[in-house]
Amino acid sequence: MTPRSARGTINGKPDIRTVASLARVSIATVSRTINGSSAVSDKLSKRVWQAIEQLNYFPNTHARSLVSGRSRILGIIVENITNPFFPELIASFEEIAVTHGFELLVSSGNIQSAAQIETIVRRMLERKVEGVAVLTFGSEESVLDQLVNHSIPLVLAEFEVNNPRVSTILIDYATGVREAVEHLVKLGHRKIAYLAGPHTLHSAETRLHCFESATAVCGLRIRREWIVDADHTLKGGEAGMQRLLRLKERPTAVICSNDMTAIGVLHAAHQARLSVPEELSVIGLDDIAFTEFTLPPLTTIGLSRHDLARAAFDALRVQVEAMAEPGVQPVQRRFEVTTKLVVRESTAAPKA
Amino acid sequence: MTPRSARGTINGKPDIRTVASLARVSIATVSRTINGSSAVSDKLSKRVWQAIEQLNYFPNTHARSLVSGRSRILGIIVENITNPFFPELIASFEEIAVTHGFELLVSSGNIQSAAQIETIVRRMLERKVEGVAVLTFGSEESVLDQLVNHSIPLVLAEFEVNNPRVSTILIDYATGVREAVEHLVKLGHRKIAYLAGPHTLHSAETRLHCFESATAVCGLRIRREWIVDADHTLKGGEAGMQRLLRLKERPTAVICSNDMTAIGVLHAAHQARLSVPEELSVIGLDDIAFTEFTLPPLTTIGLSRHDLARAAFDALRVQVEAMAEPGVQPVQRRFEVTTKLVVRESTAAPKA
DNA sequence: ATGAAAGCGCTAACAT
DNA sequence: ATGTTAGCGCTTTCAT
Repeated sequence: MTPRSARGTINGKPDIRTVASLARVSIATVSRTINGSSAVSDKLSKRVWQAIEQLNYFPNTHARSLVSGRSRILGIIVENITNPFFPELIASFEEIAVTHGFELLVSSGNIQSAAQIETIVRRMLERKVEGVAVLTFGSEESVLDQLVNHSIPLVLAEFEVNNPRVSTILIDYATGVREAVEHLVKLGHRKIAYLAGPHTLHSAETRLHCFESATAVCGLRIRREWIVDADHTLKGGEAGMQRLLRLKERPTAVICSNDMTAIGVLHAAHQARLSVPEELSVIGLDDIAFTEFTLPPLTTIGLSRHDLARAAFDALRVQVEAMAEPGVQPVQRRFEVTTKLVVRESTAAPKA
Repeated sequence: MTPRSARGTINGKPDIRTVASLARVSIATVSRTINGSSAVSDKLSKRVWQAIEQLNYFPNTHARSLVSGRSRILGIIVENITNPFFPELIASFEEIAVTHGFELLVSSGNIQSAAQIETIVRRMLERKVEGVAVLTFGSEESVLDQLVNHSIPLVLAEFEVNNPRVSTILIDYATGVREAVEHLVKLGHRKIAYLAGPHTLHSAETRLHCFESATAVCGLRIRREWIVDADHTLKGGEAGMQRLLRLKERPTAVICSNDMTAIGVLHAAHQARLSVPEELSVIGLDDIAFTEFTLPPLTTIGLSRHDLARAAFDALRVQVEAMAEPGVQPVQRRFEVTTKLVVRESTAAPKA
């Protein structure tokens, strides 16, 4: 009964018809003006924008997604939000995505069971994400299949897949790790331990390999018992260091697979009344904000979350745009992010 | 040209019609079965679920939102994702929301300018969130107006608004802060300093007031210069402590408005070669994971993110459900979350 | 209890 | 360059 044009002005929110009638054009013209999809004369375009402003109108994204098939939502899956590296990564990604008109669907929970992965994939599929950044650094293979089957573009860290829709971000740990080892060697260390991350993480495995080759290049002999498993958590670092402490032949320095581990190490060293860096040098990896405030401030291998977020977004954008154009073929791409040593106060020459 | 029933089976994904025809029912029956909105006979219901399973069908949320006007998306706005308190809060909220079938729209960026607030509100409005948890602990007044004008249910921490759609979570800082002050007094401290948070945060103001009344109750005389401004960051805590260090009459203990501040204090004390807790006792607030791993482990006032997330979700759910029922009036509610002292090793009796 | 049909707000194909 | 119109996939009256 109520005429179309009355809606929005009287009760509810303005819709595209409200704008059209106020601007005295068709709804198609309004749509075209907003999307810039096809030329609209300056005169009408101006009237439309004016009406939009006046009504404080904005399009209904659900209607838009429904008809266009494009949601303008990007998914991001991170490993463990408890590690400050990830919140910062999310914040960066969010900022970049939002400025480019995308919304984010974040999955930040700890992924452990297959059921959880199922839930995450389901969430992404239901909301029709246009692409997903999988920044779990490994252990995500099962996520992939389903997403890939739905031809959703993906970008992965540290893991290459032979699929044109799946891009990869390669992190050059080698540089930072080599700098770290050289730094220690230059200080006079020859007995360097390594606290590894979970073997399920590609990133952790790569970091370990980089350590092994860097020490080999420097001609160091690394005892097997100096390479101990940890799990990228504070407690894991503490436990790992305690194991090192029980060794007869102790290392004089320890490089950790991430900063959380290194902070755990600092804690264990303190409990064992081992002073850092006089009696033990410690190096972390990631350069999270806390490392400036540990006691002593932590020497660490920096990895920029902003660069990583940027690479992830760019990778997805290329793919998402390729999906939109009917002719364009998807192109798998590789992005690189580098690392570099940040020297603070947790490293010094070993005691004679 | 292609018949309806061929879609989904041949090329694209299954839609409600694919399910309907496979189950030999109408699409209305499929919809009713899925939503449990109206009685469907066991026989048909079973056929429908079978078809759904077989096709691996799930409804298109955009279509659903468009017609029902309900998006099943909840917004959450946090203050500063750099403080580990907030990621943990988000993760808790996400877990709860997802298990109840809601999706999350997270705004985690640092809020500073009015333009940023505008962007956040716009994002929420565009995606048609059904409710928003504003966990910025203050400085959010400008967010409110717009959201409230659109009659979107809100839940705020630490701030009451006279609007039936806006619920509040009250945090009982008094208990934890009193315990902290009593703990120090019992150890023999009488000169207690306080590093405050930003005055723009309601939470910070409340925390400060709790400190003032707790010390008053204990009969302590707190010098004005012992109450110094900080900003809830690591650097702010460090700077605040440095100011305290310059005082002629130094405090023997310091309570901080949050853990980040306290970690900054630990750092400043260490640089000044002041040992904690022998020469200075330090207490934080929040009980973030890192506090177990500071040197020394930090005594702090615990505030459960899980309880907070739970309260926020429950508050929103009540409101969201009230919005759905046409008859039900919105009811403003108040939720309470408590705090309590966690004693670790950063507090001890003052030196004689 | 079930089905037919209208229409949510928008985009895109088609017509002019 | 602009308008008309047919759906996008679903929920929800309204019939039966």
